[in-house]
Amino acid sequence: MKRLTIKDIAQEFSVSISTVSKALNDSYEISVSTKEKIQKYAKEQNYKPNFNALSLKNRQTKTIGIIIPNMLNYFFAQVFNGIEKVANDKGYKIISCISNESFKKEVETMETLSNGSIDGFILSLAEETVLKNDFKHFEEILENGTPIVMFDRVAEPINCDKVITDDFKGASKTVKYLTKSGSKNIAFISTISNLKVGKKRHQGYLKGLEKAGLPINNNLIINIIDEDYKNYENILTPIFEKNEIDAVIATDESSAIAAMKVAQKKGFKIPENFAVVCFSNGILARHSSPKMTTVSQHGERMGATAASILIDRLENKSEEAPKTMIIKTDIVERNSTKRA
Amino acid sequence: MKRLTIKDIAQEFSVSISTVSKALNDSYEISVSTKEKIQKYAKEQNYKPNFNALSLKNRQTKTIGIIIPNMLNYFFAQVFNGIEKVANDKGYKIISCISNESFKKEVETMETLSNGSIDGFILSLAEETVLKNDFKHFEEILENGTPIVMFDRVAEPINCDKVITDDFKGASKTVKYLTKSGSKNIAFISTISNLKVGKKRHQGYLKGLEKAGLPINNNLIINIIDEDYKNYENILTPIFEKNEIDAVIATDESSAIAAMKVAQKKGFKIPENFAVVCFSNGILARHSSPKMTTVSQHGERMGATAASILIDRLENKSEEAPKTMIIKTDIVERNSTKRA
DNA sequence: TTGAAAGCGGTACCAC
DNA sequence: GTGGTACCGCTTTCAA
Repeated sequence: MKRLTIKDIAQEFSVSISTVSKALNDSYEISVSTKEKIQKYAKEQNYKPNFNALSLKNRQTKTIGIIIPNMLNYFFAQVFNGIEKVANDKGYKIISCISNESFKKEVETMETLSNGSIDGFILSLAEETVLKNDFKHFEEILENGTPIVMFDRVAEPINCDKVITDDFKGASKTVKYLTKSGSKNIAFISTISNLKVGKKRHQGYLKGLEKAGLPINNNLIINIIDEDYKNYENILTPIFEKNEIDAVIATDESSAIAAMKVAQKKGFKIPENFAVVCFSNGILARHSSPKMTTVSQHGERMGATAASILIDRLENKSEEAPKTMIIKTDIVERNSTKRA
Repeated sequence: MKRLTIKDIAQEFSVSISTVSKALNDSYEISVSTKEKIQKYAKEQNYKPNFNALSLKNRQTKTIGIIIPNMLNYFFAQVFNGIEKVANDKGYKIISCISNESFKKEVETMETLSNGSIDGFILSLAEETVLKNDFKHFEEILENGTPIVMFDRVAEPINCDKVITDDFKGASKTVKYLTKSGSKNIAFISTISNLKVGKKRHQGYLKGLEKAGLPINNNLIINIIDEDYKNYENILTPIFEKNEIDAVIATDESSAIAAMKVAQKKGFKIPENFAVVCFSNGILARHSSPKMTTVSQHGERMGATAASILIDRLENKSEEAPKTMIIKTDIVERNSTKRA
């Protein structure tokens, strides 16, 4: 029942605990015979050094705290996966919390975790935090000497490592991609206009139009605040009635699917005379009909990158300046767009 | 930089560390004035007791180890969410690992975590573990005094708490539901015939037919081994050609969507003359066209239940016999079936 | 009302 | 080659 300790082993062989400790760590100071018998016994009895004792002694826990806004979001699940893989490879454990887009939960989590539970944080801002623009908690943690790596939704003014997607470029190159196959009236649907990420995509869209020499039509820029995707179709229908639209770029999968349905109801054929592309992580896009062309965000890669950066910083205590890694997006062609 | 300790505070006020400790814990032994000044100072300086020291002392970490086969599976993400909520409410942290369906990873994770990192486990078996039928690692952990709660994919012979869905009943009542609205030739598509869960659903399906007085047609029982859902349509097409089918029950969303597509290509109208129901957690089902009727598994509820059971066991060290909780499924009617 | 000291489970320095 | 001991940060018993 009670776990075996170094002390128990010492007793077993009538040696001191320091001998046991050294034997288990294969120290040159200890005779081969002693080492062998002690190691053998430890193995048999399934001895494991106590984690908390080690962490206390070493002042490091080999664990990373992760704060994710919403685990039901496939993108974040992918990032989580990426982090987990790298962390696991490098012998780190993961303590995870879901902020549920709540500022309060995010702050509290960081509070409770920064008591020696973890060596560093990887996180993406809760939506509330973005809106409040209140980043004091990050500063405090950093001052405390605990490194933070932010991904996707990052706090620009905070001086820490960051991993982001090239949303701007992703959007502008999508416009280019669409124009190549003949689209002229490209609408932009955003459900995240309040997030930086959403703004970047919006700007990229505008830039793309400019480059393509297409006019900007504000009626085709559709910001949906309502989070309830059940309403997307109702919101889009009148807009599609009143305007001439032959393509859509959406910031997320749900609104893109809604757009497809509305277009189809209006009699458009996808991709023949109507194209749809969305920023996405794949899950819904791969199952819609037709399957959607997406601007893929490489969630796993982002996670893996974030973990590498954090662990690097943790292990080479070197005081390198914080860096921002940009993970590029790729257009994954499926059946909601014509091949050029 | 270095974190404030009780010792520092003691120095600050020229008192002993025990005085500080007691003051912070609001002990009656300490004078009100001392307590006040110490508590005030601690708050100002943002003092937090060291987690590892506490865990070492108390022999408990207030953290739960979670092992999830695959985080990209929406169901598991939901369960995770449920666990997280309850754990958070009760002041527990979560260390999570993804077994990635690998036996080895599952075993290793349990090894590394059972060194005092966590107080108990919540897990769902990796597919490999199910196939190998090798549960020694669970037994060892339990013998060690670390409680385990298994959910969804559980190891029956292991004597621990479990939370499962009523898959058998879920399947049989789905058959009933379909027959009510006129279906006669109900196919059963399984992509998880190797898992207990899949077998239960299969049996439930058979039972449902029996109860409804429908014959069993082995051609309509379709076990798909290939995990690549891109092939589902190809696999199903010939079967749909050769057999008379007017309804499908699928064990998962992807194969159900494939079935819908194949049926639609064959000219069926869903739900008018073809019905589809799948076991699901909702994400794809809510976005397919038509939206799918599902047998919902209540992932969050399962997670919450598992967490409650574990924490209960952790806190009332009472040696109650392990129990198995069955979370019932519900049929969520959408547009892939006719209302009765 | 306060403080000394042991102990939680290890590691590591120093003596022998 | 082996053992003693201090220490990591905190709680708790016992003594003052």
